[in-house]
Amino acid sequence: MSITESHRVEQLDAGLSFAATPALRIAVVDRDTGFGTVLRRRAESLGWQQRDLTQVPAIDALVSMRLHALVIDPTLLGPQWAETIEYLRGNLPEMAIVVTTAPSSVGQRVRGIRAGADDWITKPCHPEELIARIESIMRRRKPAQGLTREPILAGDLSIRADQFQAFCEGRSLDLTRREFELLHLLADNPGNVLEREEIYQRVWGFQMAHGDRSVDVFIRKLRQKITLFSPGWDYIHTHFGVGYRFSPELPVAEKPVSAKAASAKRKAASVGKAAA
Amino acid sequence: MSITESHRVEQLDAGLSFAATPALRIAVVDRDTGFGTVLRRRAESLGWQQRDLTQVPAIDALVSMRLHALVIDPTLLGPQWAETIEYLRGNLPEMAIVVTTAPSSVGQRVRGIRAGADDWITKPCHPEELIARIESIMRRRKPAQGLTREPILAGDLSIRADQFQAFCEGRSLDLTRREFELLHLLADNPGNVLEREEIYQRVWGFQMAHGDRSVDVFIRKLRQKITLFSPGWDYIHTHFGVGYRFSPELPVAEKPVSAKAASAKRKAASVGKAAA
DNA sequence: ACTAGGTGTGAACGACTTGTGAACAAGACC
DNA sequence: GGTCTTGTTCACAAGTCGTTCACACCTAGT
Repeated sequence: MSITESHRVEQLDAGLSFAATPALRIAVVDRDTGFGTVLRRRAESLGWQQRDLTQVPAIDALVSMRLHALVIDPTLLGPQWAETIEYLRGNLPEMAIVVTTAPSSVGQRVRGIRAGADDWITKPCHPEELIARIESIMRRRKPAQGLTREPILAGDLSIRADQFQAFCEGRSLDLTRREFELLHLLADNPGNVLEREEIYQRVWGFQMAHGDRSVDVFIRKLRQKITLFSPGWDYIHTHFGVGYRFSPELPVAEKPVSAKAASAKRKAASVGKAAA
Repeated sequence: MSITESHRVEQLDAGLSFAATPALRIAVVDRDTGFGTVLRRRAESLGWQQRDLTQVPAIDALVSMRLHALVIDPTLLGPQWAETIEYLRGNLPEMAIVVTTAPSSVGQRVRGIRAGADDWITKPCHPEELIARIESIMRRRKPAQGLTREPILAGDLSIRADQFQAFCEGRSLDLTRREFELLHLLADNPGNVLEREEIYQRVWGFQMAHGDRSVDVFIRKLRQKITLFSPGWDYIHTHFGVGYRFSPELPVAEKPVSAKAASAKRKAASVGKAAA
């Protein structure tokens, strides 16, 4: 029983730090601007940002909005509404999709939810309930979302999220935003192999299209810039058929041997470098 | 638009393998046994396990049920219903909580959802909608994979899903992706004999063609690489006419009874000779 | 034992993945 | 309107890996 007790305490603690929903960005797609207005009053008092739209934007535009939730009336989507929801869900798996409609049939609701909607609310609907339901969905979010805000030190590099930039011995690597986000993601999971799909998903924000080489190209740019400032280290390692792994290592000219030998060589190399 | 198209197709593919929600365990707490009965018919046809209860069990009992979702009517919880939900949510953060009630006020719904309910459905409610909503909640959970993400220790090996690689005393076995996935699948079901068909299905992702020997070939490659790093252990065992079984065993030099052991010995001897 | 079919093994081909440079498109800024 | 920066797409080269095939060997039932 004491175990259960300690359980509870921990859980509640975790719950509290979670419950304080941070400011969310939502968009309302509806013809009835009145509903958006009412909702906005409540949302903004919570510090949320709300955007009112009269149609669903293109995926790229949606991505750049970095929404947490989309509130949508499917009557605006035409007969292909379910496919549209499926499409949105596929490309923005992190974004909550809340459907609001006039009274609907069970079949419609099931179809919408199966297509990827997180909730289906019948209008008229109290804004407070809508907000509570969005919070409920957000609560389920995988916490893996955020990356460290702390500076990351790896090899000769320091990666600073607060600056959106990486430095080597105080000098900026002059990374672009995407380059930095890619490096930050990799460096935040040192030693782990990240698949291309996941990288794309987390840096670009949507599903990777088949044959897209963007990740490879940015890896090349990253390696180029990093090598320029910090040669003598291998930071990004390719895993054939899988993806990339970040892990600062001294390239062993001879052959991959035991970790002990590698570390010895590392010491030697760094000494040599210091001397030079 | 062609990009968007290929996008979509992939999504549907991914969606399919996703949509097949694995068997869930749910419990229904309600006075109206009729609702539970109707729901059970649908749930069991999906392979779900359902348990009908007339009151909320103690936390320990709930924990041991390992439920994915709890469907509950708050009128059974008395005046402290919201606190009870909060308590459940705190102690079982992974479990979905779905509230079903007769028509209720906005205030009640908001309170219930804020307390931790994942959804609030008004009765009467179609079982299909309830199921769809539970699936929607489950969709937000990450893993979705059938395999463990935790490192697996077996004999001298450690198999790490996060690295897509197996190690023996810290040294990488240098497995390719397929090799690793095969080993991972086997090692995740230690002691179980997996049929070729199933292996192919789960590693390659589609139906095995008649006469396909890929599984055999990869088993050989695996055994080769594993033996290289960890001789002295038998990890993968052949079951004639069936498939393979993973189970780290120390081959007993004594028992010459089994023909299998004999052939293994012969093999080892010939390898040794070749090396010498 | 004998045989039919299942399994182990090695090698070779071909398909796919990745690295790389450069052209192209889209915005930001002056 | 230009120019610069940034991100995307293309084409080609160089590797890597997966599949297939042939053949030897083993198993199980007759």
